[in-house]
Order: sequence, then structure tokens, then C-alpha cells
Amino acid sequence: MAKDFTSRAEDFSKWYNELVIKADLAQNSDVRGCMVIKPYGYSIWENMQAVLDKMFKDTGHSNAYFPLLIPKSYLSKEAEHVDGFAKECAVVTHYRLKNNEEGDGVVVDPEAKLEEELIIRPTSETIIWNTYRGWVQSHRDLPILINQWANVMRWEMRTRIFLRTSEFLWQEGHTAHATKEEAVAETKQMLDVYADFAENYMAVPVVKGVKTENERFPGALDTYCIEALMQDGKALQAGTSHFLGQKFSETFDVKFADKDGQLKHVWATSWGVSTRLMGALIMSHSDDEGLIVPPELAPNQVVIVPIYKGEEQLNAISEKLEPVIKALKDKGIRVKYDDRDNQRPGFKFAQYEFQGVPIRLALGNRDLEAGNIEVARRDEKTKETISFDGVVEHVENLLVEIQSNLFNKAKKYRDEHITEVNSYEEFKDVINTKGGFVAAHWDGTTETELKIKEETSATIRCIPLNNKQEEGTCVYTGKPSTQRVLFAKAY
RNA sequence: CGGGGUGUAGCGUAGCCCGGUCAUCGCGCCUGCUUUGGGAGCAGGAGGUCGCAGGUUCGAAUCCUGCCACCCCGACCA
Repeated sequence: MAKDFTSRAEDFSKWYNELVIKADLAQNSDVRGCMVIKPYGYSIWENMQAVLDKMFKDTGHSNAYFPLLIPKSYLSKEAEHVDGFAKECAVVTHYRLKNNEEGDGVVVDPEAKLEEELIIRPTSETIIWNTYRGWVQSHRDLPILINQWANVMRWEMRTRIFLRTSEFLWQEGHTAHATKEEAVAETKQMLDVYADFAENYMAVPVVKGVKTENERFPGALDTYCIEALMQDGKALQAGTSHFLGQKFSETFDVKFADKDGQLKHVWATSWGVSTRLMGALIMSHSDDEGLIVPPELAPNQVVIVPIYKGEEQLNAISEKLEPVIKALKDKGIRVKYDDRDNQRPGFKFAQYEFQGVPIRLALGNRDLEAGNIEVARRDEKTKETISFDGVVEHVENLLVEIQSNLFNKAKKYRDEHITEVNSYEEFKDVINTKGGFVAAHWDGTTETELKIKEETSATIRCIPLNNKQEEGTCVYTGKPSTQRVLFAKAY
């Protein structure tokens, strides 16, 4: 199974590097964990972007773009925020190179030292709030509902492909509101958008929850998250939505005159998902044969492979397929007809399995004579021969079925891997052998959370929203608790 | 930053302990023919600073020193 691909990269390099991504790392530099997203992988990301972008716009947001470089002084204004990111920032100190007087190449021109260093954004709260100050004067200027599609850089000590690369692509929403209630509602709304996207497009079931104080975004009052479970039993934070309170508006002095004539600081949120979702997609569904991409996000939903000897047969097959291809396209189905003559059918079959194309159709002379067509589905690796006349409708229905089948399979696995435990012994046993989420009582203190992390490497992934309230005692300290929280080993 | 490992053709590798036709093999690539219902076969061909820099030696992919990069495990990580 395509489980922990970060520690088994060699097992997956065959299809992973060829078709999805190549970690083409910079030579002779300290840049680690940069990735090249190859065209096929990027087209999956583009499909994700398109769906998310529409969801953001449907909820009233607009896109904008802010600078890549952030003055150091901005970042240092909010104490918790800078604490959270200071250790992983790339810093621009000079603005010019010059020819090396000693010989070949170029060197940094010491004359071109910046008076104030610039930080390559690890996230954009600071520069955006510094900008918002000038945009807000009255309650009539609110809310500001803006999203940015961008790249960010975090100089992580340790990278994992897709899950924690030093540079990654993401979207970050930054909103400003007149009231606390409005900002909290926005935070929760965007969490719902992410959960909707994960479950209905990526076919990845998620738990919606709130982070503990210890796991919170630096500078946030509350961090909401969606947590997914990968096939290897490790949890993955797939998206976050932060209620920032008034910290950033106070730090950057973003005030407005309210209806009552009072000057008030605005209430803020921020929310984001990244190319980490690509990792979540792969690790949720894929198998030893390669990727499995849910139809909603698949670059090609259907691929058609003709099987023929000679040009004459190919022409007959192509002619037969032409109206089918047109009918599928008219229904908005992304279909590819692969009539390449330089690859044999078996090669093509294997290639589309690597790529995770949901449905493969094959038509040869045999089918032509019998009035049939072969339909193969990637998710179950099954093949059937159906009447050619019904193929369009069959494909249309099958795409829907595959989408829900993938979700149901992933959900079944996830649900089977949420284990309630009532003692610390049981806790450690489940974490170390079965894996997955462990639902356990916790006394609510950071101290206990950290001790459990130290001893088991499991962290509290979230306190699920709408959590069932029940009396219990903390598995670690035996102190009273009112609800179970989800622990897991995480990426 | 600690512990472990790796670096040989586009990719994956053998050789290293024990220095001497050792630069091996597979995939891929090029040419030709035959093939085409699950990753084609045969024949011929191209392609290498053996990570980099020093050192030891008559001789280094191989031994020694330093450096660099990458991988894994930790630390770290909306």
C-alpha cells in the first residue's frame, strides 16, 4: 500500500517521480526540501484550486496579492507570532551581486547591504494587516474578505515531500470584521468549506475540531482544523482556520469608527490550505499500483485506449469512438483518447494506472464486431465488458460511484481507527500497534499534553466540534475530565 | 544541530572490506525490422569529471583527510 511514502520514497519513485513530482533539489546550496511539481501533479493542484476558488467566491471572498518580502520589523511586532516563525525564516540581506574579482562567478556585493532585512513570507498576516490599516476607517469598510493564492517559505529543519516542503503553494484568507461574533462565524464557515472540499472532492473524510492551546497558530485565540487519517495510521492536519481576535488589529493599529461613534479594533481571521493536500490525497487513496485520484479532481476522468493492428483498424475504431468522445465531453467529462502509435496497449494501461485515471475504456476489433466495449475502474481494479451503446451513460454513473466508493472506503478505514481507550496502558498499546486516532480523556492541561507527547510521540490532534460530553478521568493523571479528545501520531 | 546511511550514464545499480583490462548490469534513449487484447522481441549504437578538493602510491571508484549534497531517525514544525 502507498502508505508512509516519506520513509519509503524508494518504493514509490517508479511512479511517484515519473508522473507526479520530482524532488529536483537544488545542487550546491543549502536549500532543502524544494520540489518541482511536474505537469501531471500540477494539473491536480489546479483542479483543487479551481474548486476552492469557486467556494471562496461563493462565500463572498475576493482574491488579491501581497508582497513576497516582508520587512523584518513587521514580523517582530506581534510577539507570539514572531516566536512561532522566527526560527524558520529565510532572510534577504542584500540586493545586488557583482563579478568576483578573484576569478569566475559572482559574489554578493557588500556595498549592497539592505538597511532593514526582508523576510521571505512564511505567512502573510503581518504585511496584510499593515496594509489593512489604511483600508479601514468606518464600519462601512467592513468586512474585508480577501484571499491570496501564493507561495510561502518556511525553513524547516526537516522536510517531507508534499507534507512539509520548505517552499509550498497555498491560499491564505485574511478577513477583518466589525464584531467578534462575525469573525467567529467566518472562522467556522471557512472550516466548513474546507471539510466540504476534503470530503466531497478529495473523498477524504475529516474530523472538524479545535486545537489545544499548545497546538494553536502563533497569534491566534482559537485554531480550528480538519484532521484526516492516512493509510499508515498517522494523522494529517489538512487545513486550518484561525480566529485571531484583535491581536493583529491592535498590533498594526487597524481601527474603525463604529455606528456608536466609538473607535474600535477590528476582529480578524485567517485560514489556509496548501499543497500538503496533494499528500493527503495520495496517502488516503493510492495503492501499490500507483495513484488513485477521485473523479472530481482527476485531470483525466476517462481515458480511451484503442487496440488495433494497422491504420485501417485504428481508423475504424476512431470513427466508432468519435461520437462517444463528443458525448462525454458535452457532459463536461474530461476524456482523453490515447491513439499514440508508439506505445502498446499494455504500456498505456499501466501508465494510466500510475496516474490514477478513474475509468479506462478499451476498444478493439473483437469488441467492434461484438458491439461491446471494455470498461475498467481504477479504484477496484475491475474490468467488465458492456454494450457499446450504453457506454456514455455507464461512464457517467460510474464516475459518481467511484467518487463515493473512494470516500466510503476511506471513511470505513478512518472510523475503524478511532479507538476509545480508558487507561494509559491501553493508550500506549493502541498508539504503538494499531495506530490511528485514540479518543481519550484528558485533564485539559498543557503539562499533561506535553508529557504524553514526550512519552508516546502522540499529540492531541483536536478537540472535535460538537463533542459528546461525558464524565471521565484523564488517562495520564486521573484528574476529572468532561470529554474525550483525539490523540494520534501525526505528520 | 545530534545519531546512522548514501553519492558510479537520464533513472536504478554492481564493484569498495582485500588498490592493478572494473568502469558492471537493468531500465530509458537512438537506428532498423518484426510486433500491438496487460508495461514487446531481436540486432546494432550513443552516453561516464566514479559528489568535490587534497593526500598516500609506480598505479585510486577502491585506502586516508577535509568539504559538499541527499536520505532515514531524533530535535523542530499554522
